[in-house]
Amino acid sequence: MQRWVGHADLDAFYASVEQRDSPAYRDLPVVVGALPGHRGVVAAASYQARAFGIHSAMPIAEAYRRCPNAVYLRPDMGKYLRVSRQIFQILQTITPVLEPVSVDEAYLDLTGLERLIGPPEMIGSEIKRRILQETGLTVSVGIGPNRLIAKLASEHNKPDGLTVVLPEQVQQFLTPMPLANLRGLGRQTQKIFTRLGIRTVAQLRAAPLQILEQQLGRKAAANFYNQALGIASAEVKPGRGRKSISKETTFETDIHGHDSLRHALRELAAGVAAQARREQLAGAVVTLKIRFAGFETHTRRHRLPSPTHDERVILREAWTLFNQGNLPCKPVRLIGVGISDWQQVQAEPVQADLFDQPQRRKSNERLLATIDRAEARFGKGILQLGCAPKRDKRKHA
DNA sequence: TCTGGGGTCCTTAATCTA
DNA sequence: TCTGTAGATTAAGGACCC
Repeated sequence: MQRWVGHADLDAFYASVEQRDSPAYRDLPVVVGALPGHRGVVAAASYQARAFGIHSAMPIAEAYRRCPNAVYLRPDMGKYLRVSRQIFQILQTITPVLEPVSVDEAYLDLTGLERLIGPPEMIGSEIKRRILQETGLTVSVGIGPNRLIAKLASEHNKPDGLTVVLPEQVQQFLTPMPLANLRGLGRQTQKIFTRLGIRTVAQLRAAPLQILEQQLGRKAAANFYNQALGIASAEVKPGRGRKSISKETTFETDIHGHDSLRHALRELAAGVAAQARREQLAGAVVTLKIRFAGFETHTRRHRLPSPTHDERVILREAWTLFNQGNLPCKPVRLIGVGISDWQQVQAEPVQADLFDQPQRRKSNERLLATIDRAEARFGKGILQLGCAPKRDKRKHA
């Protein structure tokens, strides 16, 4: 049976929702993101704003220079999430095999739907009709034999597009494409390809794989080479859970004082913890992210003895990482904190004083790991701290 | 010149463990 | 019992995506 993968991508999602909800904005350039005069970038630009050359990730000051008369709005994530859920519910009625990629994008396994709905064009039209009718928003849909082709097809004709690429059309569809259309090919990789004199998909196909491997590494080379040939997975994975939760904030002006940093970190840790508790997740790794004046960015992480969603633990670890992370002494532009590495088993609470001495943290952790291993092998209560002979450390357990 | 926030995945180097 | 080492794990940073 021919496999069909669909990719549905809402057009200028945040901006379109705002235009839908405020008829006065409908024909105006709308920019959702930071407000002019503040630090930040464009999160979404309506097609009227794109006519001025404004696009997402552009610094807001640049967007303002290009179009001072645009409507500038802060994002309302709560609203976009509600609309997003509604759209995914509609898509669920078309196929249960649905993989959300972000709030405004999803892959759909359309294999076998031809008998129920009709040829791929008809399935795509049905998706577009339902979403427009029930939410008032337009979506671009791409359909092809795998994920890569579906994604490129949805980008092919935007906004409000529908593109179907049959298996026998894949090569013809890819050949004229600029290299930058390939997935995961950003500025840095583009530089490498330019150096090699490769500018189009057709040139990439003809390039010796060995040279690509030398320049990009084996994995990346194989990835781009396969993409150029249209080879990609057709698997749509519905149950992809998140792997981390993080919150970060950029200060309006770079800050110096430890008090303000700790205050910001406390709020961020509380946000991360609340989110984790809502999702019933506990992470064993705490990551601190810090960006200094000049955009110099560092991360520091630490594995906890047991997973947590407690803001006090997250804050304490993040603060320890900040103070002991051997970081430069410069004004801070951004600070962020996150947790990751979910673990099912919740360890028993450990006596607080054992961990409250940062200088002893490492040896304490080793000790606890040893205890865990010993208890796993011989049962709980096998150990009594302080009773082991001193001769050989490894025999303590 | 200006570059958010929330993510994922990959590479590399250091460290740990069998 | 000691030691060298291969493989696994961890940490940090980079690149990329929406």
